[in-house]
Amino acid sequence: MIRITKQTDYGIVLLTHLAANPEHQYNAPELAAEARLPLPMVSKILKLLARESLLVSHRGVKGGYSLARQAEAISMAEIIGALEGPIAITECISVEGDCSHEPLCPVRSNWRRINQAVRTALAGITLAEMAHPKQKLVSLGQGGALAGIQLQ
Amino acid sequence: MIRITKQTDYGIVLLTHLAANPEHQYNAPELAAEARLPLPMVSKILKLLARESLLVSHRGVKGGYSLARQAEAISMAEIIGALEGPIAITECISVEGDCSHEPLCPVRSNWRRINQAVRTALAGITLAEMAHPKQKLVSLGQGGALAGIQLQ
DNA sequence: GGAATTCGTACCGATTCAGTCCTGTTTCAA
DNA sequence: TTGAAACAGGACTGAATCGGTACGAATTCC
Repeated sequence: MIRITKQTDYGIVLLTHLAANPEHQYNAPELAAEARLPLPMVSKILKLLARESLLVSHRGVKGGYSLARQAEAISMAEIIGALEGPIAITECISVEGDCSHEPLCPVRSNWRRINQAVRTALAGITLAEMAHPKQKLVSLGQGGALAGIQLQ
Repeated sequence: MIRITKQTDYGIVLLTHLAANPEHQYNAPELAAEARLPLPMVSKILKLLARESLLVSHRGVKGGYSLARQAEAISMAEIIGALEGPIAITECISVEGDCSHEPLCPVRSNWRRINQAVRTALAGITLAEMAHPKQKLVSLGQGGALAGIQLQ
């Protein structure tokens, strides 16, 4: 289904909340309540995001999480990559040289391009844009992230 | 991982073979041998594609499969849609109105656009282009399928 | 020192995926 | 007319992944 996992979905929602109040430092229970998501899940995702250095964590009694960078400097591609590994639509793109019919496979080079297109699209969308849907008008058209896609 | 299933991957390879010789009618064992894929799997996929009317099947001893339309008239979006259901990156896009935090969810409307972008990208690539990678030069840029992506 | 919080890891049930197999049904050709 | 070849439609299975939970350890602040 070309679908991201719920974990990633939740993660983006959580990051959106964090991006809305960059000064405030949220802890896991706060975020879980705000996003109406189960706490253990939220905790797990936040840990992952911290390890991938999209969030910075602060331990102790007044601890919590905050964005490691400005929301404008975090792309959707980074987030998805952090939460579920490198973006690769087909297996033969992520697993290099493991495909027995690679020499005769005319499909592969095109997949690579399509994959690149999707990746570029996601890299061109920042967390800030996801957080403020009504506010910004961002065109990815002419000259933008998705403009240059072509097959060979 | 934003990944298509192997079934879909195989299906595209099979369709590519069929597109390379549109006159020839292949049967399942032939295709399995050519693509070096297990026969039961190939058979299963071909059945699916026939039911979704991307292929036409001919029963009997001289039976087999051939494309239901010209390769130029079959898009990647159709193929993927046939083999693994509608293209929906997030669950809240495919399952309508099932999201408890929908009113407060600023993420959703943007997902919808990103999803639409991916879908449009895949709709703009035909099977013929996948089959002949060296031959065609197709730009999806300015005015093409991916040009108009924007966040509100 | 104690309480609150994150960190790491292990675990479990349910679902999906990849692949196989079997029992028809249809068609062609000898 | 009969048998072989091929598609049609399921049912089935083992493995992997996903979604979610739990618990002990480390850290920091009061």
